[in-house]
Amino acid sequence: MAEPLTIGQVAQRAGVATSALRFYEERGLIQSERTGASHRRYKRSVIRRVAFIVFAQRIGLTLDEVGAELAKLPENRVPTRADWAALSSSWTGRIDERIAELERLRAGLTECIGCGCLSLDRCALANPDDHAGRRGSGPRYWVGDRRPG
Amino acid sequence: MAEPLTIGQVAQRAGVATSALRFYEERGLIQSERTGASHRRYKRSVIRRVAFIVFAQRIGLTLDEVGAELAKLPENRVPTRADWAALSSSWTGRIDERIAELERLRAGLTECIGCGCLSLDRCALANPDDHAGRRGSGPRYWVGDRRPG
DNA sequence: TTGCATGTTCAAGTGCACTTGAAGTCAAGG
DNA sequence: CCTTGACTTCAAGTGCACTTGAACATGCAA
Repeated sequence: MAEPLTIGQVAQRAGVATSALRFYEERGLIQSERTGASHRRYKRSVIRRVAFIVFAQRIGLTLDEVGAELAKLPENRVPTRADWAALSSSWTGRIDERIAELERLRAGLTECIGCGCLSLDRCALANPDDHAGRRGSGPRYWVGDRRPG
Repeated sequence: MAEPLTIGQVAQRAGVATSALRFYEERGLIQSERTGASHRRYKRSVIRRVAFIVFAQRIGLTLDEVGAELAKLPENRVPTRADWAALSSSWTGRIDERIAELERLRAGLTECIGCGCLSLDRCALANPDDHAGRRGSGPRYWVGDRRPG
């Protein structure tokens, strides 16, 4: 079977820093074996996994959420195309939500900021059930957190 | 003219915490007058400003960027509807970009993760000129930061 | 007068996703 | 033998957007 990859090789191929890979491993998102000199060696399939992590973040998942998704993959074999497709299908909904939110923002932008409708509570743009737009910044969780009721 | 508002009132109407309002003031995003007891008093127009801040963040601007936008408003009068509209018109493009990115992600999700195309550098989904999807988390700036060239 | 809500300042803490720095190991090349 | 480069661990730092806590002042009602 194919040669395992060094951390540097994985970093380059996946487009992330080596420090990020170590961090992902610490968080349990990826795995490695070790050489006699305790250098990490990665299976080729780890690149796919890292790609998944990067994509998921781009969509707005936290690393915890990514971990939960990755946990759904089969343990004892390399995930197939179908396995990955099963995971990513659930994201489509998430992406759709975020797009819908952005479209609401765009539609209501001039009306809501430019007009007298300033109460975010009453404003339809600040809908509380949409968790998708969360930005990863501290205990504020997502802008407009507090419920209208 | 209308009574000025306390920090608590502004917080409730705008849907943000009082600590956030103090923070915004410190950052120069909003202003207040003080009573004899050095309590903050806000003009009503500040609510609109805070609403703008919240919206802008939801779209993906940092507070620095929001500040730059707010600086374009007239200094010596309460901004009109047209003033706000002028600001927000530039966002529409930004929202469009972000939506386009999400649509690319959605379209390429199964193909790119599920297939053998794992190099994010070569993958059209990881386009480097798109700054809109930035998430505010540390010196990573945005996922996929390093250029393909 | 007591007591509570609401306000003040300032420093420090929080959560996320990493990065950076220090100090060390190991293999190959000159 | 010495250097270079890639790797190792571990602790601490970074950037953003706030929040929290401590210690104090003020305003109003019972």
